[in-house]
Amino acid sequence: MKVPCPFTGPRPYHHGDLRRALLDAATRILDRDGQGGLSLRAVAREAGVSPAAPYHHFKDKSELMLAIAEEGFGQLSDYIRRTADMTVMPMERVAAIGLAYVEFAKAHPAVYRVMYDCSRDSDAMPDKAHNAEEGAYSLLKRAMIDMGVASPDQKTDLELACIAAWCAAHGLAEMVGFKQFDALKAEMGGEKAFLAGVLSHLGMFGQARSRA
Amino acid sequence: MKVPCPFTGPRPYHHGDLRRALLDAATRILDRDGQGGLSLRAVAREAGVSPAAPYHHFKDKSELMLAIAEEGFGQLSDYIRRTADMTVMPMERVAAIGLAYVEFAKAHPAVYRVMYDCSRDSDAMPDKAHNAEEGAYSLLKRAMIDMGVASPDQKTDLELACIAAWCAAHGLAEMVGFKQFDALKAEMGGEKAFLAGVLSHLGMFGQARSRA
DNA sequence: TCACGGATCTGAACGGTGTCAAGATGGGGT
DNA sequence: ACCCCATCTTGACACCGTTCAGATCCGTGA
Repeated sequence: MKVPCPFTGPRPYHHGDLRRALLDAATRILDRDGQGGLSLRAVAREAGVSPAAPYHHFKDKSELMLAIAEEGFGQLSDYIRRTADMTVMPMERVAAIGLAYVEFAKAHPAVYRVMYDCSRDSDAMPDKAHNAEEGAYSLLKRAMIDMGVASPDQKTDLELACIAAWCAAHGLAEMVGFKQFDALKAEMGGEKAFLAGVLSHLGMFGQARSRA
Repeated sequence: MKVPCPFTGPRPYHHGDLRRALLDAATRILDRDGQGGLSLRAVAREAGVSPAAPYHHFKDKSELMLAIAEEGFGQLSDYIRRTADMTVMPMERVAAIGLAYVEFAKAHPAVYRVMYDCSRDSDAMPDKAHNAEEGAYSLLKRAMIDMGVASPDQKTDLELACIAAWCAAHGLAEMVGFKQFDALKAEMGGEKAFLAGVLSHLGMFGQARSRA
């Protein structure tokens, strides 16, 4: 006798909660085999279910990826929030947010890639995912206001500054793993120092030098 | 009787120059159908040959993509060089390079994506592609030195500044097409103004405001 | 001049993928 | 208790990357 799922959402039928199991299997595959290994059939295999089973929970492969992205943005948002809460000085907080963003992407590279690929054509992005994305973004925005980079009345300029920061963080997150930088990292005595160095050249993140 | 290919490279046999034709077909497909439509079979179809024909010119699909990336970096390098030559003031030149980078990515989004995907694991990058990439990068580096962002003796700091600029440009290039920004773009009266605005918040590109 | 060797292309095949239609299954509301 | 329908399976189709045996055609050396 199975425990009836305590949520009122889609009830657990034969499997228990296949949707959940599929998402877990997918992230497991992403972390283990990278983005190349993520096939719908592989996810079904990993969850111990037939190749057609996922179609009762996701319209598409792309919808599965959307759900993964949604969860990813949620985790990113949480991680950034926790990091931001630990620092009180506004400038340090902005720098910490940038660092946390890059750290998250480095910790879950394949998931981050899926997140970005989905953001790309955000027409298909469901509200929940968009809100999670917006959550992380608004944390940055508040920190930027506190930092005094732009007054809240100059809405346009503030927005531009936040977008610039987001772009810089995204670019760094995707490129920090490049092997071309290995020599420089070694010379600087580690990736942390390298990261702080690059961030220090990116305007709004200038304070990242501290606490290497 | 066919005109014998005037180059001394791989001689034109049955087809003329299938390698060239395949690369052209591939870029045509990328520009038309995006990255999703790029299959080896589709490339062969577009070039009017059998699905197995490409294997006599590329070991792999990944090797085809590597060749595309190589050409892409070459074009990017050329475009940046032409742009850089048109401006004499160092600060304006750096800003112009950043703008040119983003414009190139926006003009050939799918090709740019392939370029990036290949750079990702640069172990497989052949020297030619790596040199082309290096070419564009060294143009930026020279402009940064002229701009006085870091003296050439402080090699490490100069390198960090260039990497920061490269990351920022990459991030902006990949995100500039996001639909989330459409409203802001409209409000600012066009994408050019939007781009200049974002760049102006990214330290080294600060001069991009001019010549909107 | 002409056969030969090897580079080039074709056709068919294998395993893998996304996706769909039809049938089996089993739990929850009546 | 029954039936309905959400859920899952089986099997199929088209497409993909890749390989291999064979056909084709070019430059070359006898």
